[in-house]
Amino acid sequence: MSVLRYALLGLISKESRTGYELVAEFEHPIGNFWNALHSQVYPELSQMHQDDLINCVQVKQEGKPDKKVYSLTTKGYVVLQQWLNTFVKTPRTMRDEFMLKAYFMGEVSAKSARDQFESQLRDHEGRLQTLEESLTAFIQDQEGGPIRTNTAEFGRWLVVWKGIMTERTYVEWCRQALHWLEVGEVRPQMFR
Amino acid sequence: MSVLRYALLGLISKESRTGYELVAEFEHPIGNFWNALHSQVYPELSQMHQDDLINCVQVKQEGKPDKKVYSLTTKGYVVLQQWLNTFVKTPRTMRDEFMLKAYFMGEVSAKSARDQFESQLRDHEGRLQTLEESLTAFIQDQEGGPIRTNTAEFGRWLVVWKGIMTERTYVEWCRQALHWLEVGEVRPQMFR
DNA sequence: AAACCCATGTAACGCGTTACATGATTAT
DNA sequence: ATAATCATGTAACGCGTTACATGGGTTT
Repeated sequence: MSVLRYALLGLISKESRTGYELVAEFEHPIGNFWNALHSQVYPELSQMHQDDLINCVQVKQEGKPDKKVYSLTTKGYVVLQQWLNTFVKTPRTMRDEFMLKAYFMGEVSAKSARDQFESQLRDHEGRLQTLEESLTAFIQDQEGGPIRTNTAEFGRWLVVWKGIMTERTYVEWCRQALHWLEVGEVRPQMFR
Repeated sequence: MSVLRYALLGLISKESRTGYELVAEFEHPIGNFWNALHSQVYPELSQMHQDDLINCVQVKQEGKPDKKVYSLTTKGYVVLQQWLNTFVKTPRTMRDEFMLKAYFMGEVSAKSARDQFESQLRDHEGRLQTLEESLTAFIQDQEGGPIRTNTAEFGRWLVVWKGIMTERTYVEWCRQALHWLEVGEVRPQMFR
Protein backbone atom coordinates (compact mmCIF):
# COMPACT_ATOMS: atom_id res chain seq x y z
CA MET A 1 0.00 0.00 0.00
CA SER A 2 1.41 3.34 -1.05
CA VAL A 3 1.73 6.28 1.34
CA LEU A 4 -0.69 8.24 -0.83
CA ARG A 5 -3.41 5.73 0.02
CA TYR A 6 -2.88 6.34 3.73
CA ALA A 7 -2.87 10.08 3.18
CA LEU A 8 -6.23 9.85 1.42
CA LEU A 9 -7.66 7.48 4.04
CA GLY A 10 -6.58 9.87 6.77
CA LEU A 11 -8.13 12.88 5.10
CA ILE A 12 -11.38 11.04 4.30
CA SER A 13 -11.54 9.73 7.88
CA LYS A 14 -11.91 13.29 9.17
CA GLU A 15 -14.75 13.97 6.78
CA SER A 16 -16.22 12.53 3.57
CA ARG A 17 -14.60 14.14 0.57
CA THR A 18 -14.49 14.30 -3.21
CA GLY A 19 -11.30 13.83 -5.21
CA TYR A 20 -11.34 17.51 -6.02
CA GLU A 21 -11.50 18.46 -2.34
CA LEU A 22 -8.73 16.03 -1.45
CA VAL A 23 -6.43 17.55 -4.05
CA ALA A 24 -7.26 21.01 -2.68
CA GLU A 25 -6.40 19.81 0.83
CA PHE A 26 -2.79 19.38 -0.29
CA GLU A 27 -2.64 23.16 -0.76
CA HIS A 28 -3.10 23.46 2.99
CA PRO A 29 -0.49 22.82 5.75
CA ILE A 30 -0.18 19.08 5.16
CA GLY A 31 1.00 19.90 1.63
CA ASN A 32 4.32 20.92 3.18
CA PHE A 33 4.97 17.24 3.94
CA TRP A 34 2.88 15.31 1.41
CA ASN A 35 0.99 16.07 -1.74
CA ALA A 36 -0.43 14.69 -4.99
CA LEU A 37 -2.00 16.04 -8.16
CA HIS A 38 -5.45 15.18 -9.45
CA SER A 39 -3.94 12.93 -12.12
CA GLN A 40 -2.69 10.69 -9.35
CA VAL A 41 -5.57 11.10 -6.90
CA TYR A 42 -8.50 10.18 -9.16
CA PRO A 43 -7.09 6.81 -10.30
CA GLU A 44 -5.99 6.05 -6.74
CA LEU A 45 -9.50 6.68 -5.40
CA SER A 46 -10.95 4.33 -8.04
CA GLN A 47 -8.55 1.62 -6.94
CA MET A 48 -9.29 2.19 -3.28
CA HIS A 49 -13.00 1.88 -4.00
CA GLN A 50 -12.40 -1.39 -5.83
CA ASP A 51 -10.37 -2.60 -2.85
CA ASP A 52 -13.29 -1.78 -0.55
CA LEU A 53 -11.38 0.84 1.46
CA ILE A 54 -13.84 3.63 0.66
CA ASN A 55 -17.52 4.01 -0.27
CA CYS A 56 -18.56 6.16 -3.20
CA VAL A 57 -21.77 8.14 -3.63
CA GLN A 58 -22.44 10.03 -6.84
CA VAL A 59 -24.08 13.37 -6.16
CA LYS A 60 -25.90 15.32 -8.87
CA GLN A 61 -25.47 19.08 -8.75
CA GLU A 62 -27.03 22.00 -10.60
CA GLY A 63 -24.84 24.52 -12.35
CA LYS A 64 -21.81 22.41 -11.46
CA PRO A 65 -20.49 19.02 -12.60
CA ASP A 66 -21.64 15.96 -10.70
CA LYS A 67 -19.29 14.74 -8.03
CA LYS A 68 -18.27 11.52 -6.27
CA VAL A 69 -18.24 11.73 -2.49
CA TYR A 70 -16.02 9.16 -0.80
CA SER A 71 -16.25 7.95 2.79
CA LEU A 72 -14.32 5.34 4.78
CA THR A 73 -15.45 1.73 4.94
CA THR A 74 -14.79 -0.32 8.08
CA LYS A 75 -11.92 -1.97 6.23
CA GLY A 76 -10.54 1.45 5.31
CA TYR A 77 -10.66 2.51 8.94
CA VAL A 78 -8.84 -0.64 10.07
CA VAL A 79 -6.13 -0.20 7.42
CA LEU A 80 -5.65 3.44 8.44
CA GLN A 81 -5.34 2.55 12.12
CA GLN A 82 -2.88 -0.20 11.28
CA TRP A 83 -0.64 2.24 9.45
CA LEU A 84 -0.92 4.89 12.16
CA ASN A 85 0.25 2.34 14.74
CA THR A 86 3.19 1.00 12.72
CA PHE A 87 6.64 2.55 13.19
CA VAL A 88 8.04 4.20 10.09
CA LYS A 89 11.75 3.72 9.51
CA THR A 90 13.28 7.17 9.16
CA PRO A 91 14.66 7.34 5.63
CA ARG A 92 18.37 8.03 5.28
CA THR A 93 17.87 10.63 2.57
CA MET A 94 15.68 13.75 2.56
CA ARG A 95 16.27 14.91 -1.02
CA ASP A 96 17.08 18.61 -1.20
CA GLU A 97 18.58 19.89 -4.42
CA PHE A 98 19.91 23.05 -2.81
CA MET A 99 21.83 21.05 -0.20
CA LEU A 100 23.41 19.12 -3.06
CA LYS A 101 24.48 22.40 -4.65
CA ALA A 102 25.75 23.64 -1.29
CA TYR A 103 28.01 20.59 -1.17
CA PHE A 104 29.73 21.90 -4.31
CA MET A 105 29.84 25.58 -3.33
CA GLY A 106 33.62 25.44 -3.14
CA GLU A 107 33.51 25.14 -6.98
CA VAL A 108 31.91 28.54 -7.63
CA SER A 109 32.89 32.18 -7.13
CA ALA A 110 32.17 33.83 -3.78
CA LYS A 111 29.73 36.21 -5.48
CA SER A 112 27.82 33.41 -7.11
CA ALA A 113 27.67 31.47 -3.85
CA ARG A 114 26.33 34.55 -2.08
CA ASP A 115 23.65 35.01 -4.76
CA GLN A 116 22.59 31.41 -4.33
CA PHE A 117 22.29 31.66 -0.57
CA GLU A 118 20.51 34.99 -0.72
CA SER A 119 17.93 33.58 -3.10
CA GLN A 120 17.45 30.57 -0.83
CA LEU A 121 17.20 32.82 2.21
CA ARG A 122 14.45 34.93 0.59
CA ASP A 123 12.49 31.79 -0.39
CA HIS A 124 12.60 30.37 3.11
CA GLU A 125 11.90 33.68 4.80
CA GLY A 126 8.80 33.91 2.63
CA ARG A 127 7.66 30.45 3.54
CA LEU A 128 8.33 31.11 7.20
CA GLN A 129 6.17 34.20 7.10
CA THR A 130 3.33 32.32 5.42
CA LEU A 131 3.52 29.60 8.04
CA GLU A 132 3.60 32.09 10.89
CA GLU A 133 0.52 33.82 9.50
CA SER A 134 -1.16 30.45 9.18
CA LEU A 135 -0.33 29.72 12.82
CA THR A 136 -1.66 33.07 13.97
CA ALA A 137 -4.91 32.48 12.08
CA PHE A 138 -5.13 29.00 13.59
CA ILE A 139 -4.65 30.30 17.12
CA GLN A 140 -7.36 32.87 16.53
CA ASP A 141 -9.70 30.10 15.31
CA GLN A 142 -9.12 28.43 18.68
CA GLU A 143 -9.91 31.71 20.46
CA GLY A 144 -6.83 31.34 22.63
CA GLY A 145 -8.17 28.15 24.16
CA PRO A 146 -5.98 25.05 24.51
CA ILE A 147 -5.79 22.45 21.72
CA ARG A 148 -6.61 19.01 23.08
CA THR A 149 -4.24 16.29 21.88
CA ASN A 150 -7.04 13.91 20.95
CA THR A 151 -8.57 16.24 18.35
CA ALA A 152 -7.92 16.82 14.64
CA GLU A 153 -6.66 20.33 15.52
CA PHE A 154 -3.68 18.80 17.30
CA GLY A 155 -2.47 17.24 14.03
CA ARG A 156 -2.76 20.57 12.29
CA TRP A 157 -0.89 22.28 15.13
CA LEU A 158 1.91 19.72 14.97
CA VAL A 159 2.57 20.08 11.26
CA VAL A 160 2.34 23.88 11.16
CA TRP A 161 4.61 24.15 14.16
CA LYS A 162 7.09 21.71 12.65
CA GLY A 163 7.02 23.67 9.40
CA ILE A 164 7.87 26.85 11.29
CA MET A 165 10.72 25.22 13.19
CA THR A 166 12.11 23.72 9.99
CA GLU A 167 11.96 27.01 8.09
CA ARG A 168 13.55 28.91 10.96
CA THR A 169 16.39 26.42 10.88
CA TYR A 170 16.80 26.82 7.13
CA VAL A 171 16.82 30.61 7.44
CA GLU A 172 19.35 30.50 10.25
CA TRP A 173 21.62 28.18 8.27
CA CYS A 174 21.47 30.42 5.18
CA ARG A 175 22.39 33.44 7.29
CA GLN A 176 25.34 31.61 8.82
CA ALA A 177 26.49 30.51 5.38
CA LEU A 178 26.31 34.12 4.15
CA HIS A 179 28.32 35.22 7.15
CA TRP A 180 30.99 32.60 6.47
CA LEU A 181 31.11 33.63 2.81
CA GLU A 182 31.61 37.24 3.88
CA VAL A 183 34.56 36.51 6.15
CA GLY A 184 35.85 33.86 3.72
CA GLU A 185 36.16 31.07 6.26
CA VAL A 186 34.57 29.02 9.02
CA ARG A 187 36.14 28.84 12.43
CA PRO A 188 34.77 25.47 13.50
CA GLN A 189 35.59 25.66 17.20
CA MET A 190 32.67 28.09 17.47
CA PHE A 191 30.21 25.21 17.18
CA ARG A 192 31.49 22.48 19.42
CA MET B 1 18.97 16.96 -17.19
CA SER B 2 18.21 15.11 -14.01
CA VAL B 3 19.55 16.17 -10.63
CA LEU B 4 21.42 12.88 -10.39
CA ARG B 5 23.53 13.92 -13.39
CA TYR B 6 24.55 17.11 -11.61
CA ALA B 7 25.31 15.19 -8.44
CA LEU B 8 27.61 12.88 -10.38
CA LEU B 9 29.23 15.75 -12.27
CA GLY B 10 29.86 17.53 -8.99
CA LEU B 11 31.44 14.51 -7.37
CA ILE B 12 33.57 13.69 -10.41
CA SER B 13 34.68 17.33 -10.63
CA LYS B 14 36.39 17.02 -7.26
CA GLU B 15 38.24 13.92 -8.37
CA SER B 16 38.01 11.26 -11.08
CA ARG B 17 35.90 8.38 -9.90
CA THR B 18 34.46 4.98 -10.77
CA GLY B 19 30.76 4.19 -10.54
CA TYR B 20 31.46 2.06 -7.53
CA GLU B 21 33.19 4.92 -5.73
CA LEU B 22 30.41 7.33 -6.62
CA VAL B 23 27.80 5.02 -5.13
CA ALA B 24 29.93 4.69 -1.99
CA GLU B 25 30.11 8.50 -1.76
CA PHE B 26 26.36 8.57 -1.13
CA GLU B 27 27.01 6.73 2.15
CA HIS B 28 28.85 9.84 3.29
CA PRO B 29 27.36 13.16 4.46
CA ILE B 30 25.93 14.16 1.09
CA GLY B 31 23.78 11.02 1.27
CA ASN B 32 21.63 12.83 3.82
CA PHE B 33 20.39 15.08 1.01
CA TRP B 34 20.85 13.08 -2.18
CA ASN B 35 21.58 9.49 -3.08
CA ALA B 36 21.33 6.79 -5.72
CA LEU B 37 21.94 3.07 -5.99
CA HIS B 38 24.35 1.39 -8.38
CA SER B 39 21.44 0.25 -10.56
CA GLN B 40 20.75 3.89 -11.32
CA VAL B 41 24.33 5.16 -11.34
CA TYR B 42 25.89 2.78 -13.87
CA PRO B 43 23.36 3.41 -16.66
CA GLU B 44 23.46 7.15 -15.95
CA LEU B 45 27.26 7.21 -16.30
CA SER B 46 26.98 5.42 -19.66
CA GLN B 47 24.52 8.03 -20.88
CA MET B 48 26.67 10.88 -19.61
CA HIS B 49 29.64 9.42 -21.45
CA GLN B 50 27.58 9.19 -24.66
CA ASP B 51 26.55 12.81 -24.13
CA ASP B 52 30.21 13.82 -23.83
CA LEU B 53 29.90 15.08 -20.26
CA ILE B 54 32.52 12.67 -18.91
CA ASN B 55 35.56 10.78 -20.19
CA CYS B 56 35.99 7.10 -19.48
CA VAL B 57 39.23 5.15 -19.04
CA GLN B 58 39.15 1.41 -18.48
CA VAL B 59 41.73 0.34 -15.96
CA LYS B 60 42.90 -3.25 -15.62
CA GLN B 61 43.57 -4.46 -12.11
CA GLU B 62 45.04 -7.58 -10.57
CA GLY B 63 43.14 -9.51 -7.95
CA LYS B 64 40.20 -7.17 -8.51
CA PRO B 65 37.72 -6.64 -11.34
CA ASP B 66 38.59 -4.08 -14.00
CA LYS B 67 37.14 -0.65 -13.48
CA LYS B 68 36.02 2.40 -15.48
CA VAL B 69 37.41 5.68 -14.23
CA TYR B 70 35.37 8.72 -15.23
CA SER B 71 36.59 12.31 -15.37
CA LEU B 72 34.90 15.57 -16.43
CA THR B 73 35.04 16.82 -19.99
CA THR B 74 35.05 20.56 -20.69
CA LYS B 75 31.39 20.27 -21.60
CA GLY B 76 30.71 18.49 -18.32
CA TYR B 77 32.41 21.26 -16.42
CA VAL B 78 30.38 23.94 -18.22
CA VAL B 79 27.12 22.11 -17.58
CA LEU B 80 27.99 21.72 -13.89
CA GLN B 81 28.83 25.41 -13.53
CA GLN B 82 25.61 26.34 -15.30
CA TRP B 83 23.56 24.34 -12.81
CA LEU B 84 25.50 25.66 -9.81
CA ASN B 85 24.75 29.21 -10.92
CA THR B 86 21.04 28.69 -11.60
CA PHE B 87 18.52 29.39 -8.83
CA VAL B 88 16.57 26.33 -7.72
CA LYS B 89 12.92 26.93 -6.96
CA THR B 90 12.31 25.70 -3.43
CA PRO B 91 9.82 22.84 -3.76
CA ARG B 92 6.55 23.22 -1.89
CA THR B 93 6.67 19.68 -0.50
CA MET B 94 9.41 17.92 1.45
CA ARG B 95 7.86 14.46 1.70
CA ASP B 96 8.00 13.08 5.23
CA GLU B 97 5.83 10.11 6.03
CA PHE B 98 6.02 10.66 9.78
CA MET B 99 4.74 14.23 9.43
CA LEU B 100 1.79 12.86 7.50
CA LYS B 101 1.09 10.46 10.35
CA ALA B 102 1.49 13.28 12.85
CA TYR B 103 -1.26 15.13 11.01
CA PHE B 104 -3.62 12.29 11.92
CA MET B 105 -2.44 11.76 15.50
CA GLY B 106 -5.80 12.95 16.82
CA GLU B 107 -7.18 9.65 15.45
CA VAL B 108 -5.12 7.35 17.69
CA SER B 109 -4.89 6.64 21.41
CA ALA B 110 -2.59 8.77 23.57
CA LYS B 111 -0.44 5.74 24.30
CA SER B 112 -0.03 4.88 20.64
CA ALA B 113 0.81 8.48 19.79
CA ARG B 114 3.44 8.53 22.53
CA ASP B 115 4.97 5.29 21.21
CA GLN B 116 5.17 6.79 17.75
CA PHE B 117 6.89 9.94 18.91
CA GLU B 118 9.27 8.07 21.18
CA SER B 119 10.34 5.85 18.30
CA GLN B 120 10.85 8.90 16.10
CA LEU B 121 12.75 10.66 18.86
CA ARG B 122 15.14 7.72 19.26
CA ASP B 123 15.75 7.57 15.49
CA HIS B 124 16.59 11.25 15.24
CA GLU B 125 18.68 11.29 18.39
CA GLY B 126 20.71 8.47 16.86
CA ARG B 127 21.18 10.34 13.62
CA LEU B 128 22.10 13.50 15.48
CA GLN B 129 24.78 11.67 17.41
CA THR B 130 26.23 10.18 14.22
CA LEU B 131 26.33 13.61 12.60
CA GLU B 132 27.94 15.20 15.64
CA GLU B 133 30.61 12.52 15.65
CA SER B 134 31.15 13.10 11.96
CA LEU B 135 31.57 16.83 12.63
CA THR B 136 34.03 16.22 15.44
CA ALA B 137 36.09 13.95 13.19
CA PHE B 138 35.94 16.57 10.45
CA ILE B 139 37.14 19.33 12.78
CA GLN B 140 40.00 17.13 13.88
CA ASP B 141 40.94 16.51 10.22
CA GLN B 142 41.22 20.29 9.91
CA GLU B 143 43.40 20.39 13.02
CA GLY B 144 41.37 23.25 14.43
CA GLY B 145 42.31 25.50 11.53
CA PRO B 146 39.67 27.54 9.69
CA ILE B 147 37.83 26.13 6.66
CA ARG B 148 38.20 28.44 3.68
CA THR B 149 34.95 29.03 1.82
CA ASN B 150 36.51 28.41 -1.59
CA THR B 151 37.52 24.83 -0.81
CA ALA B 152 35.73 21.49 -1.09
CA GLU B 153 35.82 21.23 2.72
CA PHE B 154 33.41 24.15 2.96
CA GLY B 155 30.72 22.16 1.11
CA ARG B 156 31.20 19.26 3.46
CA TRP B 157 31.01 21.59 6.46
CA LEU B 158 27.79 23.15 5.18
CA VAL B 159 25.93 19.88 4.70
CA VAL B 160 27.07 18.27 7.94
CA TRP B 161 26.20 21.40 9.88
CA LYS B 162 22.80 21.65 8.20
CA GLY B 163 22.18 17.98 9.00
CA ILE B 164 22.92 18.65 12.66
CA MET B 165 20.66 21.69 12.80
CA THR B 166 17.85 19.77 11.08
CA GLU B 167 18.13 16.79 13.41
CA ARG B 168 18.25 19.01 16.49
CA THR B 169 15.04 20.62 15.31
CA TYR B 170 13.40 17.24 14.76
CA VAL B 171 14.46 16.06 18.21
CA GLU B 172 13.19 19.23 19.84
CA TRP B 173 9.85 18.96 18.04
CA CYS B 174 9.41 15.31 19.10
CA ARG B 175 10.13 16.26 22.72
CA GLN B 176 7.59 19.08 22.61
CA ALA B 177 5.01 16.73 21.08
CA LEU B 178 5.63 14.21 23.87
CA HIS B 179 5.21 16.96 26.44
CA TRP B 180 1.92 18.05 24.89
CA LEU B 181 0.73 14.43 24.82
CA GLU B 182 1.58 14.12 28.51
CA VAL B 183 -0.40 17.15 29.58
CA GLY B 184 -3.13 16.36 27.03
CA GLU B 185 -3.18 19.76 25.38
CA VAL B 186 -1.27 22.60 23.73
CA ARG B 187 -1.48 26.11 25.11
CA PRO B 188 -0.68 27.99 21.93
CA GLN B 189 0.01 31.41 23.44
CA MET B 190 3.34 29.95 24.57
CA PHE B 191 4.68 30.09 21.01
CA ARG B 192 3.61 33.42 19.61
C1' DA C 1 -13.11 38.26 -24.06
C1' DA C 2 -10.16 36.03 -20.86
C1' DA C 3 -9.38 33.84 -16.82
C1' DC C 4 -10.75 31.13 -13.00
C1' DC C 5 -13.71 27.66 -10.44
C1' DC C 6 -15.86 23.24 -10.31
C1' DA C 7 -15.25 18.36 -11.46
C1' DT C 8 -13.38 14.23 -13.54
C1' DG C 9 -10.76 11.47 -16.13
C1' DT C 10 -6.53 9.20 -19.34
C1' DA C 11 -1.74 8.79 -21.42
C1' DA C 12 3.15 9.25 -21.69
C1' DC C 13 7.34 9.56 -19.55
C1' DG C 14 11.12 9.61 -16.24
C1' DC C 15 13.08 8.74 -11.83
C1' DG C 16 14.02 5.62 -8.11
C1' DT C 17 13.63 0.99 -5.89
C1' DT C 18 13.82 -3.92 -5.92
C1' DA C 19 15.39 -7.83 -7.87
C1' DC C 20 18.16 -10.62 -11.07
C1' DA C 21 22.94 -11.68 -12.56
C1' DT C 22 28.20 -12.68 -12.32
C1' DG C 23 32.62 -13.61 -10.05
C1' DA C 24 37.25 -13.24 -7.89
C1' DT C 25 39.54 -11.91 -3.46
C1' DT C 26 39.91 -11.09 1.41
C1' DA C 27 38.55 -11.06 6.14
C1' DT C 28 36.08 -13.39 10.21
C1' DA D 1 32.25 -21.84 5.81
C1' DT D 2 30.28 -17.30 5.60
C1' DA D 3 30.32 -12.78 4.81
C1' DA D 4 32.18 -8.67 3.05
C1' DT D 5 34.70 -5.95 -0.56
C1' DC D 6 35.49 -4.75 -5.28
C1' DA D 7 33.26 -4.05 -9.69
C1' DT D 8 29.72 -3.84 -13.29
C1' DG D 9 25.71 -4.49 -15.49
C1' DT D 10 20.20 -5.43 -16.83
C1' DA D 11 15.07 -5.91 -16.02
C1' DA D 12 10.71 -5.07 -13.89
C1' DC D 13 7.81 -2.23 -11.49
C1' DG D 14 5.62 1.65 -9.14
C1' DC D 15 5.23 6.41 -7.98
C1' DG D 16 4.95 11.13 -9.37
C1' DT D 17 4.96 14.78 -13.00
C1' DT D 18 3.56 16.68 -17.31
C1' DA D 19 0.46 16.82 -20.78
C1' DC D 20 -3.89 15.77 -23.15
C1' DA D 21 -9.02 16.06 -22.81
C1' DT D 22 -13.88 17.93 -21.74
C1' DG D 23 -17.26 21.46 -20.43
C1' DG D 24 -20.60 24.54 -17.97
C1' DG D 25 -20.73 28.51 -14.72
C1' DT D 26 -18.77 32.71 -12.60
C1' DT D 27 -15.79 36.50 -12.00
C1' DT D 28 -12.74 40.33 -13.90
